[in-house]
Amino acid sequence: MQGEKSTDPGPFNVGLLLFIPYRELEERVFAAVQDAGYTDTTLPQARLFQRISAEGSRITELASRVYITKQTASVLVSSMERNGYVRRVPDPLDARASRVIADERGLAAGKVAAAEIQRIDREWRQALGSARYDRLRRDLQVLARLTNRPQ
Amino acid sequence: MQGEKSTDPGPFNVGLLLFIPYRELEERVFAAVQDAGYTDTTLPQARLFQRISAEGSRITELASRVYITKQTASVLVSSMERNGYVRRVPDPLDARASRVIADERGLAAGKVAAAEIQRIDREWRQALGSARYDRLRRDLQVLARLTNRPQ
DNA sequence: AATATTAGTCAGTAAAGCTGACCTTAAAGC
DNA sequence: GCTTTAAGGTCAGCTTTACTGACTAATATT
Repeated sequence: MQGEKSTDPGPFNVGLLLFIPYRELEERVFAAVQDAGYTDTTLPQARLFQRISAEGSRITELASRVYITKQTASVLVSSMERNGYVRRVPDPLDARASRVIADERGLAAGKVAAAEIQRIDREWRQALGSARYDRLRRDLQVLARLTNRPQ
Repeated sequence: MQGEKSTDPGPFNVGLLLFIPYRELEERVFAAVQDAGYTDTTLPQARLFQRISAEGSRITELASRVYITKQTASVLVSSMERNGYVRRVPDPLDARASRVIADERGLAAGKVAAAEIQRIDREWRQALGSARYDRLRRDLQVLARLTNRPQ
């Protein structure tokens, strides 16, 4: 037996370690939104929706953030548009482009989601301890910035 | 102005903070596998594949881990089976069930994936520092255990 | 002015993912 | 034991997601 280099990595690779809590949170938040009556939504739509910025976002921008093609993003936006979650407005600076902005129904559903995320946040903060949880978030931000993708 | 409770949470919620590095890793690993010649694979298949244990796993078990229905899991397994990545073997203990096990081609592709994950691991460890990276992994494991899902 | 790039849609197709119905075997209740 | 309930899995049918390729219109570049 030799001295261990570091901590036991456990059975999971980093990808899985990130995936498990991520997917659990997503599932809970989506369930909360559905339970609140927003049943005409889907997970892929929600994934895109949460990346829309306050000033409105471009289709291409959203596609890149969610790791899908712009064509797929366009379809998702159209569905959400039909259901009153978002709107397309012409971009004042670029006549080719349009900006996707959250509409009333979208904002309302977003509040439900935010509330559930806050609940989970509290749970996780309690489980890890406040300092450790904050550190975790900071470290994840560092990793997020490592990707050379616009965020 | 009041004293801050803790660190600036940044623009992203925890879900997003987990998603961004997760999805980036997944993308890189998948690209590596494709580049190595395993072009008859898809991301959903790969997500399921990596959850197959050495002794073989049940369809239902895999479905639960990946957050999909058993029907969908069955379809993914059938595709991978056709392409030689996995096999179904009857479960000796339960005549209803079968166990999915990795086949030759699957094991080979798995090695390519593992190598790429190791590369990313090194990068991330370097970016955060060894101690901090290990701590991150430990904390993620704690969160993973919080979900009351079989893992 | 010509050319290349970017934003986005349209069309077509394959894969993923769901619900519901069903069969078979195992477990639980009596 | 026998009956009932639950669990593992597939089949069928359908919608959504997601891709590639082709195209239009507008902006940038040279």
